[in-house]
Amino acid sequence: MNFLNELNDIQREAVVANDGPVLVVAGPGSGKTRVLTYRIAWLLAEDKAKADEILALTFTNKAAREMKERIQRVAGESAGRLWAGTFHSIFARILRTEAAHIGYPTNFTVYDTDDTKSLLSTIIKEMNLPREQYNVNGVRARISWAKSKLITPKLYVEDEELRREDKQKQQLYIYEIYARYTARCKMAGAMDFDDLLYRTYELLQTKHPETKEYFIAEKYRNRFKYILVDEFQDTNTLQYAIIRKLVNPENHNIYVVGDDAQSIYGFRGATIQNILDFEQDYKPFGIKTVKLVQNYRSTAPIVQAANRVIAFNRQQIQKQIRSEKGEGQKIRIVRAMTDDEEARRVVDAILEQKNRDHLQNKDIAILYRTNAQSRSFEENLLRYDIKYKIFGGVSFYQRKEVKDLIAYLRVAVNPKDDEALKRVINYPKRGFGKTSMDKIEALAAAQQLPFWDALGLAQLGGRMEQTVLDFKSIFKEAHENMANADAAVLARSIVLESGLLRELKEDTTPEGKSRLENVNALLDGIQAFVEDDTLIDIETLPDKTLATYLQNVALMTDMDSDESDQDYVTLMSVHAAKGLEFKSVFVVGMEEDLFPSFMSKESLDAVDEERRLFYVAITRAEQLLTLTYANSRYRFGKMQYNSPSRFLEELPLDQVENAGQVFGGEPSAKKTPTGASVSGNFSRRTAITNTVPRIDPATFQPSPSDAIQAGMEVLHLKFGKGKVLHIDGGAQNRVATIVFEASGAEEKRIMLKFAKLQIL
DNA sequence: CCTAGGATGTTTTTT
DNA sequence: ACATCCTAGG
Repeated sequence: MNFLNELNDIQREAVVANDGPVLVVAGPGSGKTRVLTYRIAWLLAEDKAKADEILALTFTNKAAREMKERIQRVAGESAGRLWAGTFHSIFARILRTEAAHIGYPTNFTVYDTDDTKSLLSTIIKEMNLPREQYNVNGVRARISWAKSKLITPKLYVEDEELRREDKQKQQLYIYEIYARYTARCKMAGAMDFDDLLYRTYELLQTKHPETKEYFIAEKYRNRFKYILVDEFQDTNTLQYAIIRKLVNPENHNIYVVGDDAQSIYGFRGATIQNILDFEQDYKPFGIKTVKLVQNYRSTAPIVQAANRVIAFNRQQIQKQIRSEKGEGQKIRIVRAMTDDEEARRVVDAILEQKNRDHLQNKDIAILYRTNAQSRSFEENLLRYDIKYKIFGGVSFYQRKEVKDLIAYLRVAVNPKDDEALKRVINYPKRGFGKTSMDKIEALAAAQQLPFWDALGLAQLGGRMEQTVLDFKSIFKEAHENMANADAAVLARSIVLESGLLRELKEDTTPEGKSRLENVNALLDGIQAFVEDDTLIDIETLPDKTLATYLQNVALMTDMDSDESDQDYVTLMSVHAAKGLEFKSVFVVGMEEDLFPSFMSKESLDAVDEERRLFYVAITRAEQLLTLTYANSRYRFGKMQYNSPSRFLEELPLDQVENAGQVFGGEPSAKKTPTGASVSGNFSRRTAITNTVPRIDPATFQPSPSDAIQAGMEVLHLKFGKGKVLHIDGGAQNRVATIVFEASGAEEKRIMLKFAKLQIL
């Protein structure tokens, strides 16, 4: 195994650790991902497990994809069958298979945060509770927190302490809201993000009615010979509880990698306590702990600054990161008078770095605490014609028109999905006004029915009867062909029948055109989903139904777009930057009340978390680190004056280039911003690969897929010319392993059921 | 039943 | 500043 030579001694020790529980505490830039991927590659190479017996949990789809790609490179084709993905996506997949055991339909809907909030405010209204007292976000956070602590509605009511806390905050009836919310989700066949975790936990606790065994837990314990968890410091109590249930008690093959200093998801219930608990919980089973402290990413000033800053936190696992790279540029601090000037100075510095240090756009990142800060940078980068890409913020899938279409599709798949139904029932306008809706809502509430059912029963008066029928008929084709027709066909039928397309076409304003483009892009995306024949997972039945599409798309974020080889400056929140690295990093908005956030001021714990966030931010930099702040900035529509962040004062002065002095002199005259609003640069999401020859579809003649045999030379519409190495899988799900010339001898696994291949 | 205009709350971070 | 919610008036 020559790949072991690419590791240092400690990394190698971690990679080849014996069976049993392993904890890898890994500082930033210490090769954490490398250790994790090589561990998997090693398990495969040593034949300790087959790919589909390994479960690797990550926090983002992107991390999962990268991991798969890297393993593929080291270990070969089998990596495609790994169970690698986010907690949410892996569990959604398991839930889909097992839904019936906990009283959910296979095609359950995933409620996003907006759906959750909308349902909660409906409930709050129904209960006649004052809206100001029961603000939706607060209630949502509380319920989410309860779930992450494994507190069911039943336990919540019984817990007097919790009720006392709520009463103090004048929110005594949260327990009732929680109960109703849970019931309503279940009736709608819907799970929110937390449910994807909680219901999995529930599933693993389910006993067989006769044998009284935990048969589902057993099933997955037996399946997964090895479980690996990335970013373990960001797991919450619930996630850890699930992991513990999944770990096979015979071998305890649980391998977790994390860094307590980079725990930045406390607001989501993540707790460093998990790392400490892990050590305790698995001590009896011979836990092996490895600490990786050698930093291969950043120069000495950056590493020293990181060490110094994190030392201000009150508790942590002791470790000093050592720089491998040696001396480098000191850290630069830039002061600006306004937020706009801050942006201009950053852009100036970017131009300079591109010239002086020969950096490319993609070597550079601008990191901020809140997504709202991106705007001024966007405007200034635009002005200098520097390519950039904003991650996060309003994602493609959150745009109104996209959500509208998805809501239609959701109703098609699951008519009980009340939130989706409410969204589309009167868009485009078709006469469902307040009066009708009130009647339907009242009936639904009185008889505990989903909206869809109430819709047919409510007495709405003559004219509305037809309206209801017309509305329902939009989904007729979809409902009749749900099982056999593919997602793209159904989606197109719905777009036409619903009048959505007509509505969008009528709007000829630039924004309207962009909306239409986005809807078309989504349709293209569905088409691509249907046409994609590369094998993702053999374990789940590969199908092209709308239901499958929706479950994928519900967990998709904008972070996941993959255009890594294009040359753009990266703009993203610090949270989003975790795990990434750039030659030059600008951490902007270094001001009190912004970073650290004003929300964190109330508790020292929260400020510590902000500090860890800052630690994450600065350790993204390889060579150049610039920290900027503005004396004043627009926030909430008015000018705000902030003082420099306390974190700046915590830096080691000897590593700061311009310590003490105010950098930059006089603020320059305020230029008017371009004012040009950017209407979404959501390019069509198409092919996954970029460097492949386009085959002319006109001359392309796909052969019948059962004719494909090992050894054949074939042509693929997307990947070009390749050779079939071998074929496996059952008769129904034949999978060909093909090596394509264009993609650098990389092997791809193609599902022949969906494949478009031409025999040469 | 729909629209416009005003009031109101909201922004920390993500799956 | 922006989005959402509510109310009055068409």
